[in-house]
Amino acid sequence: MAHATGKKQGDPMRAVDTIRPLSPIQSECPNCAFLEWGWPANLTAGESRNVYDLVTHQQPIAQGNFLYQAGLPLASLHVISSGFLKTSLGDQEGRNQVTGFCMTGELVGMDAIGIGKHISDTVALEASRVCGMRYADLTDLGRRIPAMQHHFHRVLGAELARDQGIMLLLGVMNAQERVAMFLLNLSARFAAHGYSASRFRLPMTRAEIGSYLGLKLETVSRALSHLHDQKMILINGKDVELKSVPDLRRMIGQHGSPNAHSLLAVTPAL
Amino acid sequence: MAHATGKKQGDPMRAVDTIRPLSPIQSECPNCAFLEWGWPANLTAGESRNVYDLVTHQQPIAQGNFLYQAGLPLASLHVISSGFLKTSLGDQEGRNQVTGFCMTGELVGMDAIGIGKHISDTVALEASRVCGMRYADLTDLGRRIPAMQHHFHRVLGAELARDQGIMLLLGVMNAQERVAMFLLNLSARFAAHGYSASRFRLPMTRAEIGSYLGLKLETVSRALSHLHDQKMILINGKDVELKSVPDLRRMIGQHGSPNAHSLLAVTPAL
DNA sequence: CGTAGGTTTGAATTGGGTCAATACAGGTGG
DNA sequence: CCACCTGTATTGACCCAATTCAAACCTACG
Repeated sequence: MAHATGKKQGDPMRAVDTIRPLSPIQSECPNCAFLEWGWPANLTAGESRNVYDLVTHQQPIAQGNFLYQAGLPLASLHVISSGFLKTSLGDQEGRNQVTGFCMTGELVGMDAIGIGKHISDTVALEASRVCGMRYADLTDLGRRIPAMQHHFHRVLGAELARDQGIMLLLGVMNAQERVAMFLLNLSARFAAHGYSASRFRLPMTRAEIGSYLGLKLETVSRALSHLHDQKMILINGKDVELKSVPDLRRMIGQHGSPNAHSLLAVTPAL
Repeated sequence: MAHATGKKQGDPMRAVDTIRPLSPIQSECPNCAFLEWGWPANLTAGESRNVYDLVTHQQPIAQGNFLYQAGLPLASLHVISSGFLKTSLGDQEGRNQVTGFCMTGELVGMDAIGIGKHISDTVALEASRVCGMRYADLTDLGRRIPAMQHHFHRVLGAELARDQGIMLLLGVMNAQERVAMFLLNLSARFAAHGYSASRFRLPMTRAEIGSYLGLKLETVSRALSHLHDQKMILINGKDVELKSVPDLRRMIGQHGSPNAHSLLAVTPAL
């Protein structure tokens, strides 16, 4: 009853598995989803060079290990080059609320920008790798390249919009709608990074989904089973297949709200 | 059943009551809560001058009128110099979800930073006045004065933290805890702007509070009555007096979560 | 003074929570 | 290789907090 999310999360003190400085050539970050991150298109060659140089290190994170924890000072933002993480608030007596999931190609660490310290924990749900760039370098570069600054603000703003969408979800939707929304959101984000939009794996537990959606794990399980019975999805453990995206969307549209779709549009590819 | 928040909100097309350009001297914005907004302290005289010059216009907004509506392009951010506004999402077939309340001295309009268009509506709950500054000017100034840029990022980050706090509230708290949290949050913000922390007026309806907290108006009313019965508050219509802040805090601490207090700490004075 | 919107309060209903039992998958060690 | 064990998932039965429906009461304002 004590631990909500269970799972031995490695040694909390050993947040970083290995830090590997990059050679100049490596800083191009080949095969890294960082390249997919939507940088401003109209950069000069020299400016692009600067952007690549932002990445100071790569870092693998074993399943269950922290990328960072609440309270740590903001040093770097990270782009996930592979893997799947979750961010959560709380956790100081066994309680915690999941506030987001981050997949390959997405940016994490922005929770610290307000006060300069992280307010949430970020843990790898599976073996992952991230590319780190110093926050200070990012703002410096923004000052030199207005397009970069603008882009960075857009990313922050998109995160704001995402949170508002979740507030909407938590405020007005019932259990089934929340779960449907969750699946559609994941689907859009997987698609945005080149994976299948209709078949994917849920790397997190039902309890984590529930925490994120403001539901209990049993309710999540029931909602998934119900969607399965209605032929909208196929669910088998952590493997999902969306059978009818239109039906799922319709379900949200009804009670959800007119702009529920905006939650889906918002930062699918952040 | 159609309109959730009711109230005739003026003519939607007539969002702006009057736009009054500022004379140089007026741009100092005397008596304006804008001055209270937490600018970086270590600015030179010239830099301060630039900050004041950011404000391009003042603008009164009659009760029920819009400051801006969803879909409008981002032009300016506004500091509320007096009054009380609410922001809400949705509203396109009569539905809407309140996402925040803004009081004197706070900054509004950041919802548009992501995509360059406002995603929410902002309406005056009482006759208000705002000071506007162009978003472009703000970012330009940030480029010239690093401390300004840093400050602006902090403000954005604080907004992110605020939203996460609300996600927590909507995800894990029961009705009484939500209402208690709401009152404590308002109290902290009123205090931060020089008003009484223990006695204030709620300028919004029960329905709007409910929408914000993910509850029905009757539930809000009952929760307030219950807090009244428990001698934690005095409530009489829209007038509240907090009788025991410690008790209110304790109530949140129990089931809420260890870092629930962080929601109270977060951007009380934003 | 009358009306409309807002608030409070009561009674009935229900969606999701809680408790509990069972099933299942993956890893460990004999 | 199999038995075991632990964490996870599913499903059922019951319960409760919040919603829904409804009525009465305020209070602000034309």
